Amino acid sequence: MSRIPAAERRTALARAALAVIARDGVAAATTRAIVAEAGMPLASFHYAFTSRDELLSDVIELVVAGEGSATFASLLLDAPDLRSAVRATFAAYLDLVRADPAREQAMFELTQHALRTPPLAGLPRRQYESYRNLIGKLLIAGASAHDTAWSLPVDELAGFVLALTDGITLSWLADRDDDAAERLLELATDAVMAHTLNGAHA
Amino acid sequence: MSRIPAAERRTALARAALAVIARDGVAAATTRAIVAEAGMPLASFHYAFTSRDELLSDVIELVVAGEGSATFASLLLDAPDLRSAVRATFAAYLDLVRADPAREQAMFELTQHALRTPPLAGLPRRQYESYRNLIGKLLIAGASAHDTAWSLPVDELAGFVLALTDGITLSWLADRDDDAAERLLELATDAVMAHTLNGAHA
DNA sequence: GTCTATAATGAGATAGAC
DNA sequence: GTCTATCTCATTATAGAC
Repeated sequence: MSRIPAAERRTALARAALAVIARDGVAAATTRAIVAEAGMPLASFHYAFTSRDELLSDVIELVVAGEGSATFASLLLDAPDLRSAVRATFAAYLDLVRADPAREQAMFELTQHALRTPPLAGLPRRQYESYRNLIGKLLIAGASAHDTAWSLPVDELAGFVLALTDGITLSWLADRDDDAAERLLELATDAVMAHTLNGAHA
Repeated sequence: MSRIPAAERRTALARAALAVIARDGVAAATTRAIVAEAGMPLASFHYAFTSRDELLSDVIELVVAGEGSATFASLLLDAPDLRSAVRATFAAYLDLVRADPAREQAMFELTQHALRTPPLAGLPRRQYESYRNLIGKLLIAGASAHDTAWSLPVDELAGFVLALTDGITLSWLADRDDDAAERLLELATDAVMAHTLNGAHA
């Protein structure tokens, strides 16, 4: 580990922390667990960061920057119509949750830890803005790919889609009920499609 | 504190724990903080419970049993029509979140802590069932108060309302944007009202 | 600059006096 | 039955040898 610039150590540790958090949760992301994941000695931690919360701040930045945020775009283009595209995108997200529930739960835990920690309390706002931006781009791409437009501002609809996504995710995490999630996904699709310009059948 | 039956100690401690959790979060609910809140000596804790997780299980039971779950019913009856009733109920819930954000966040934290703790991992299912039951009752009361019916099973609609509620709550907790929450609330109302039997204008 | 060794704190749990 | 005093452990953070 000799001679690694401090900046690289910081990102390496932040990435390692995200891996630990995604696997075992925020509470399990102790400095020991993080340096073990990164293959570094314990003291390297405080060489790169002054505190654990400073590191968690970087972890949220990583999430905000879209580390691992997915490639749903193809779904929007392959679908025969906008409704199918919307449904397929919700379904793809749900599949992601089912494939790695701990990771999705970890995103909630990060937000909530930040909200409880005064120096980090401002970060969730940016985290959610980042989510909305991603969703907004998908909404615009989807509509234009199927010659439709949305009947309300995309930012507003993106916020609604984000709320639906969070709600469906929490529901599945608590219940692990695939059928119920499938029905929620259908209702969410209807709710979104109610806001196309050409009515609900575009 | 002399001569208090063990069962009463358990509920007193669980209530105290819920108070601490609602105020400061799950992570802050140490055995010391809990007994301080309850005005008991530390040893009383392990006299009543074998472990901290056993207590947290009781805390979730308390939440499931509807401790503090509110009295929205009047809103449904006072409103001039079903749409207003639905909107007013969402709005009342949002007011509750804004009045005590820490408490609402604590409910999420409890769920997530339980999901991460194998012996407690089954509790969130019951917690969410309890939420859906409450919402289902409100939906039935609302529809019958305004001579309408829902066009899909009430349980399914209740799950959808719960997802919307969770999503709006998380959104507001992250952003603290009252106007955005207001718009979400309006969209959520539309989405629910799309599932009345007599069309969307009942 | 880097890491071993350790300090300082606060946690959950318990032994044993009353 | 109840509670004081203590144990053991894991944590964050740091001092100081290389």
